[in-house]
Formats: sequence, C-alpha cells, structure tokens
Amino acid sequence: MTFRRPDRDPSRPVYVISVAASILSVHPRTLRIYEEEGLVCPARTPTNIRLYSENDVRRIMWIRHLTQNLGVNLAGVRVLFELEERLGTRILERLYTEANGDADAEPVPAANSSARS
Amino acid sequence: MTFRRPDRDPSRPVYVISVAASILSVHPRTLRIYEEEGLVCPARTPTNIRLYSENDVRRIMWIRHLTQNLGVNLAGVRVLFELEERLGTRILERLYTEANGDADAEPVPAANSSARS
DNA sequence: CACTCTTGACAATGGTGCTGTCAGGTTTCT
DNA sequence: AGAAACCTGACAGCACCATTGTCAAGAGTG
Repeated sequence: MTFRRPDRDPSRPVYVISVAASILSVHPRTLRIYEEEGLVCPARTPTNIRLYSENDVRRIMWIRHLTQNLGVNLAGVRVLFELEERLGTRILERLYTEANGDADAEPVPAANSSARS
Repeated sequence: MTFRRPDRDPSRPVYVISVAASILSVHPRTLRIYEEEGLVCPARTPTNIRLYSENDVRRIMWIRHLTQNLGVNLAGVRVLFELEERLGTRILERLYTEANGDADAEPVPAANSSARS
C-alpha cells in the first residue's frame, strides 16, 4: 500500500522523461518540445537530467486536453496559461466544464511547479 | 457632412463584405470562414446579404491580432472569446498590454454585436 | 558494460490558415 | 435591362504547425 507520507507532495520532481512520457502516452520528443516552447519547466538533477513532478504531469495533461480535444495550438496554450497566471484565477476550469458536464476539474499547476519560490 | 447623430452607434450594421474586407485588409473568403467558425456573426439584410457593424470589424481586428501577431489558431481564438464571455471580464486587454506597452486597448465586442438582446 | 539520458539536426505525416478561383444563382444599382 | 456585387459550395495551392520518429556524439546511472 502507498502511505500518505508528507514528503509525497505534487511539486516534488520524480519522473524521468521516459516515465513521464509513458504516463502521458506521449513521445519524449513532444515533452522536450513543450519545454522548448516554455510551456513546462521540469526540474533537473545536478547532472542535467529532467525530472517531472506530479504538477508538471498535470500541467502537460492540460496542454494535451487543449490541443487534442479543443484543437488549440501551442501558441494558444501559451496565451491561455499566461492569462491564467496574469489574472491569478483558475479561468481554465471553465473550459473543462464546457467540454463535458464534469463539475470539478484539476487546477493548472504553474510552469515551474517543482521550483516553487 | 457627417454629424454625430445618436443613431451612429457601433452596433449598427453598415459594411457590406467587400467594404469590411478592404477595411481589414483581408480576403472576403477569410471573413466568411470566420463566420463559419462562429467567431463573428454579422447581421443580414432581409435579402440575406451580410452587413458588418463597427463592433464586428473591431472583433475581427482582435482575431487578426491573435492569429497574426500571437500565432493563435482559430480554435484558440474561439476558446479565448468563450472564456471572455463566460467570465464577463475584459481578459484579453491584458494580452495587448503584453505585446506592446500600450496601456489601454479596445475591448472585444460580442459576436452578435449588431443583434444586441 | 548496458541502458537511459542529454542536445541538435533532419524528416515524414497530417492538419490548419489564408488566399484564390469557378459555377450557378440572387440582389442591387444605374 | 444590364453590369456589378452579393450568396453558397466546392476545390486547390502554399506555407506553416504538431507530433512522431530517427540519427549522432556525448554524458550519467546501476
């Protein structure tokens, strides 16, 4: 069983790129592109290896939802994320409740969810 | 001379498609596509001819800005407009002040600016 | 040592945005 | 009436984008 340890917080970098890609059913190349586009910012080990946190994964799930389900391109995702951050509001939740009748949706974690200041 | 008559309001349908297209420096075909996509909804004469209002033109200017300057595709524009309408706030103004240092930007008129309920 | 990671480049595929045209028909203006 | 501009629907071309995929040369990990 997985115990709810206090150190299992969603901002902790845990997944190497291959694991994150398999979780998200996405090619690792795609994840690197998202990072080049500034849409995600996974942590790095001292030896420069990407480590995705749970928040990173969830943020990428939002990217996938926006691109695959709503047809928004990466520039549109960038604008939406920037707007959300600028307004400090969970504006994107409205979109989820629009697509399906789901009442509560996961909020979008920040780009640098693992490097919380 | 054109006096500032009270009936010269920006929601009044005035421009036929060729005029609107030349104002916006856009092919008429493009305007029809925007309408097919549900991004603009110009009024029609009783004989089915499109008439764009000043608000329609300004809304299309927003579409052009989002697509040409920010690289957002039409699906992204739809999401942004829908978000703006759903929140009832001028969220897109934030974007304009981001692109250039302009302080005040024109608000985005509603899709059916000429058919105000 | 074998495996996975790094960056950088290159390419194929399918899709999109925009412009443009053609056809057949209707409306408008002179 | 006749010319010009509108309507819809279709088709096409061009350039760009998203995603997947590969290859190479190097570095990290167990």
